[in-house]
Amino acid sequence: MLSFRGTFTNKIDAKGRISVPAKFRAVTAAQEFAGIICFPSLIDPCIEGGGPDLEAEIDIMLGRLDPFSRERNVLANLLKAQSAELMFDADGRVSLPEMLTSKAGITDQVTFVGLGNKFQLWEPAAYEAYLAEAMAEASGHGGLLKSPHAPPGPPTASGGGS
Amino acid sequence: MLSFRGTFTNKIDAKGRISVPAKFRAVTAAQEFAGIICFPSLIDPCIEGGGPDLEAEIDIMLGRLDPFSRERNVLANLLKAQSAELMFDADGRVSLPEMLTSKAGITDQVTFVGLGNKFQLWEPAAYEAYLAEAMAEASGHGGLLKSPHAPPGPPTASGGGS
DNA sequence: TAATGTCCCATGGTATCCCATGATGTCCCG
DNA sequence: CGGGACATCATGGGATACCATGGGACATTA
Repeated sequence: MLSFRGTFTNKIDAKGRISVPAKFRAVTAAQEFAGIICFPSLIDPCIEGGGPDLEAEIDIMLGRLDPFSRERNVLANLLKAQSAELMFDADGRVSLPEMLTSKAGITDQVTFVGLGNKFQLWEPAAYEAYLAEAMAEASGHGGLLKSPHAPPGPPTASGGGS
Repeated sequence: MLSFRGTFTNKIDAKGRISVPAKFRAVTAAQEFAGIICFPSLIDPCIEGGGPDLEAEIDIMLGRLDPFSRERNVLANLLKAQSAELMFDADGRVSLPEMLTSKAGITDQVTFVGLGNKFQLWEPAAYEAYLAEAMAEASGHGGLLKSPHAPPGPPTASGGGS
């Protein structure tokens, strides 16, 4: 399946418009949608987005939570209330709401980061810093990349988060 | 299955194009794909690449992680955001993004190194140095290659990372 | 009426496509 | 076994299409 891939940095013009990379437009177009869906990242200081397929994944995950639980309300506030459906203009551009750009520190440039089923929108300098951090961290997560062909081995004592 | 084999050094022309060795093109062609998928190596100063089969392995590994977890975002940033799907032109050439060549120190020549299910792209001189080192090291790792016909034994404590 | 947002068109830069050429390797025939 | 014809392949250059970006015109709204 077509997925978001690569990193592209584009400019926001005087009218607040920005070109969505053509490669990304092709992904949502394949999902029969001439736009993108954006919301604040749950964990990173950036915007996340995707197409209808991502939205469907989110709905499934939210649906697993109790309808009146606090957790569900909190997540829905971020993923639904703060989200925006941004349709492409004739030239493949969108206007990012100030509500989203402010959380990511975005002013006049945006770095589109493809992550497969979704993508992220970063302020370029912030992303550069994040990427460097991610590369350093990768050695710690390397254990997560086990061969699909390897026999089940003892779980690595990576401990990890929580 | 057809696999990447051999070593080939080709030139990058003035437009940044480079011919993918015909033997390598045949491998991805057998996977019904007229291109290659490249990303920075996680461990070596080079670019790695392969066909859809390799991509599928990566997707499986990423798919095991929760969609909004930090681990997934970090790894996707390395394996997806920095990757590129490079389609062959009519003559079997691709254009390597500057993002990839810079990490590998590649300027005007590239050494394609077949590694079976994937391949690597090196700056020629860097590869020469790496090869000498690898050959010396390989004799020590020979013991890691267990017979496919041997009964499953306890994993050797060969002490990986850290 | 002024401000805002959308639509449409123009432009420069980049990447892609297409064709030409020379070299190398392979196959066939003598 | 040797030589020549052919096919394959890597490389170079010109033409074309695509894409990101800027600006003007029009509709909408307060």
